[in-house]
Order: sequence, then C-alpha cells, then structure tokens
Amino acid sequence: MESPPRPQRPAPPPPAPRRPPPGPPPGPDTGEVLQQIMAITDQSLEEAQARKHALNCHRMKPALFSVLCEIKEKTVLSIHGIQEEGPSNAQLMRLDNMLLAEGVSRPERRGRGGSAAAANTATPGGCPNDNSLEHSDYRAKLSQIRQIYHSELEKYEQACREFTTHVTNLLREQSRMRPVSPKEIERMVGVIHGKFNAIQMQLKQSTCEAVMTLRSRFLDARRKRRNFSKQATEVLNEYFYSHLSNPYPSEEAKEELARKGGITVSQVSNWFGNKRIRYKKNMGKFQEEATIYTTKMAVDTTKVGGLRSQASCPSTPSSGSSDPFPLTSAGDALITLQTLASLRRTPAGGSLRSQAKGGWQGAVPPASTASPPGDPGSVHSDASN
DNA sequence: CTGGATGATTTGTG
DNA sequence: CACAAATCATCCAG
Repeated sequence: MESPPRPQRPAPPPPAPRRPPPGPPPGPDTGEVLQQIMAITDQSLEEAQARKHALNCHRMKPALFSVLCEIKEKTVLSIHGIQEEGPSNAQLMRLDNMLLAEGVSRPERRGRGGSAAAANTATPGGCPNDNSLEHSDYRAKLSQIRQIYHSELEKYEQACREFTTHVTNLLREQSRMRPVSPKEIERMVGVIHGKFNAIQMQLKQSTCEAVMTLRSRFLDARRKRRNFSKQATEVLNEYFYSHLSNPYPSEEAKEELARKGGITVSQVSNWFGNKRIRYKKNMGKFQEEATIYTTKMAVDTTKVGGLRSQASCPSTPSSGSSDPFPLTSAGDALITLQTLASLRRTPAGGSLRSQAKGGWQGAVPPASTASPPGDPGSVHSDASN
C-alpha cells in the first residue's frame, strides 16, 4: 500500500512531443524544465549522463536541492508509519519455536564432544535393539533436513544482504541527484527485509512440514512396524506353547520374556494378546508351529532329566529337528500337543484366572474330543476318524 | 503387485 | 486395568 505521488516510470505513456504545448506555461522556467524531464526517457545513456553532469554543476543546484530536501522531509514524515509488520509475527514465532524444539534451528552441534553423536552414526555392529536403529535413521533424516534448512537460510540471507547493499548503494547514488533521507533508506531496507522474511517464513514452514512428516513416519510406531527378531519370537513362542493351557504370563514372566527377547513389556503383552486371539481363531494353522515348539520343549525337558515324557509319548516325532510335518499328520500332531499340554499342566494350578476371563478354556480342548468354538473343522474331523 | 503374516492401536467389557 | 476382539498399517515372500 505504499504509493507516494511518484509515477516512477510510465512505460508507454503518450510520446510527449518535444515542443511545448500551445497553452501558457505554468511558470517562467518550469515548463521548460518539465519538458526536459519528459524528454529524458528518449535520451541515450550518454546524453543522460552528460545532462546529469551539467545539472549537477549548475550554479542553482545547491539551493534547489536544499529546497527539495525540505519538501521531502515533510512528505516522508507523512508517508512514514504506514507499514507495520503485524499479524505474521505470531506465526513466525510459532514456527521458530517448533524448529527450535525439534532441534532444527540452533544447536548445530558438529562433531565436537561426540558422546551422543558418535553413538548414533555407526552402531550396526553391536546392539540389535531396533529402537536405537530406528532412532539413528530418524536422526540422519532430521540432520539432512537441518542441513538443507541452514543452507537455504544462508542463501536467503546472503541474497538479502546483497540486495540490500545494492539498493542502498543505488539510493546513495541517487541521493546526489534527489534528496534521499537516511530514514527513507532505512525504510527501504525494512521493506526488503520484510520481503525476504516472508520467503524465510515459507522456508521455515516447509521445513516444519518436513519434520512433521518425518516424525509421523518414524516415531509413530504403528507406521514403522518392525518384526521381532528371531530370538524374540523364539522366546515368546516357547513360553506360549509350553503354557498353552494358560498362556497368561505374569508381570514378572513378561519382564523376563521382554528381557530375553530384547523387547518391551508392552510388546510382550501385545504379542500374547495377538497370539491368543489368532491361535484360538485358527488352531489348525498353528499346529505345525505348536508341534515344533512343544517337541523342542519336550526334548529340552528330557535333556534336563524328565524321563516320564518318553513313556507317555512313544512317538518322539522326528527327533526334534525342524522337519515340516506333512499335512496328513496334523491330527496326530495336535493329539501329541494336547497330550504334552495336559501333562505339562502342572505348575501350581491354583491361579487359573483365564477361566475367569472366560476366554481361553475353549481354545485348548480337554484332550479327547477336540472341538474349539469356532471350529475350522477339517482337521479334527480327520483326526476323530 | 498381492495376499498372508504380524505388530500396534482402538473399542468394548467386566 | 487386563483382556478379547476388531481393525489398522506395515512387512515380506511369492
């Protein structure tokens, strides 16, 4: 909204004939001067320079110039104060705060100290903790964003500086011909800075967006699901199938499992929740897995010293190796599993709270007539034959 | 690319 | 609050 009465450059205005119009001139010399000014656009650069020089050397120049200065002083005061950097400040501050909080803005700590920095750059050898792995990836991406942000910012600032000095020089140059107060230069610089700040804000905004995207992508665990390690599933499955009659690990057991598997307790809880549901839903699908783990456990127990299991389980299927059972023997596998499970239904049978929850007792049938609630059917009908 | 596997989250219940 | 069930979102082998 800044338009002082100053038609800067009327590009295709009337061609302005060089001779004075037929009317009476406004003042003694004024008409002529006006004509000269109008004619300036037609002049070549050299002509203009020459004329400029001539005017500069004119003996009346200092006096006229001071008058112009006075007038300018008054007008510039009236112009001043129109532009107030208003509403964008709040948003800018929000963006700044966020960038600061996200570690994008200030603390560009590079390579010094290195206590925390060294750990996340090269870690793949030792710990299989995927939390840190994920974290390092996140850090890397974040640092990339930060780098881009800073280089862009630097570019903008550089451009801003250059442009500002350029304009300042221009105005200084012009101040030899027309009155340009320092205040006006200041104002101009302010305008330039405002424009560049707008660009900067855009940069900050897009950086914020990038950070948010990164965040939702990497820190939202749901999005970045990673399968558990072999070790973890091993441990969990061993517990699950060896406690098939009551697969509800206590808090201590969960902690133990979490520790062994290198996952968190809540992950253990999740796993058991999912496992119970999915096992119950489709037992047939898990029979192979169940057999593998139960036989493994059975072998373990015999190794430890339990001789009874051999007597009650004469088959001892396939010497405990990873032999995939053919589908026809699935029924047998289930029987074996049930037998083992019932044998194993030992330790301190007092706390059977699963019954209270009313969920599980249907899933692991009482050994003779296997018929779970949502019976998939096919396998058991074969088995009963 | 697709469908099943799977970890996480949401919703409802006692 | 722990759990069941449903659902979401991603992973991954084929």
